Amino acid sequence: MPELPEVETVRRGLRERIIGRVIAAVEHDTAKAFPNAAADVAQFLIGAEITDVRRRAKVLFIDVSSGYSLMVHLKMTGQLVYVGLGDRFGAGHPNDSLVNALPDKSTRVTLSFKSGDTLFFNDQRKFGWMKLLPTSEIENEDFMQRVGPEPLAEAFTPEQFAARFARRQKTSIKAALLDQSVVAGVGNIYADESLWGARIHPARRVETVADGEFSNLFSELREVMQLAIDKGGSSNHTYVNAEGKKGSYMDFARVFRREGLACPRCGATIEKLRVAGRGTHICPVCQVLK
DNA sequence: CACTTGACCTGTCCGC
DNA sequence: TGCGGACAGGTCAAGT
Repeated sequence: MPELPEVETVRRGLRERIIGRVIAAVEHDTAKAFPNAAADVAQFLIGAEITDVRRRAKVLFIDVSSGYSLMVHLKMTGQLVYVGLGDRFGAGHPNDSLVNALPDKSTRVTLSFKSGDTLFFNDQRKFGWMKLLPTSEIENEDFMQRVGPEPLAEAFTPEQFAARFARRQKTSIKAALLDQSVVAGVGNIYADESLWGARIHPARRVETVADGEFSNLFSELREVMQLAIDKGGSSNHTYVNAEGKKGSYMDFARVFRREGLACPRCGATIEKLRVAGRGTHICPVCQVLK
């Protein structure tokens, strides 16, 4: 899925365009995409106005005026694409081909607004979901109880960051970094990128990682996440932001999906291996397995 | 409890 | 061009 920077990019784009819109209709394909009862959707969503779009880790919350919120997880291939009335068939619109094609066979939920504009939830692999819940109960969700700190939170210190890994001593540093209860929002791209930055081999056991290395990893993670947000996230063939556009972080990636190319720091050839069940990219010279 | 692996899905790419 | 298998930016439910 989109990781933290991609979800944040979607949040920012949506915020600009859907706050104040009134929901007129909701359609969905299967109960898995949107499990709420039709009666609840009608009562709490239809006729409600969007009041805010928030993010925690990789999850979005779309708050509405009825006191309910839509909780959305895009997982691997989910997209939220907003299409304004004026976007369709617009000559020279940068995303003509996508916006004019929606809905398509990957469209799972369609929110229609009174204004005539539409928000599509597309998801090729169908791992993603959205569900309606009272805004006041968001904090009681299991996910919210378990999820770790936001890596970009100002008050988050390197010492606190290192302490979050205490529970995961015997596993690899990459597996721990991907654990949402340790730190929020890290996925496969930014795990590889930040470990490269800190010169830590992803397969290193957590217990072998020194305090100074945790400190480096913390600052690298924050830097890479901030850069990715600034660049609008990373794009493979399925990720797009709320306007259907792609992000450019991959132009700045140092190791991710760069196997066979030169390490930008030492020139050695980047390798791809498997760690924590995920494709993993390293510089074999900068990142030594101790 | 911590840890690993398979499952959830569809599409694409790569080798035969 | 067809077919099989591996793989894809995530997380759970199961196993040990």
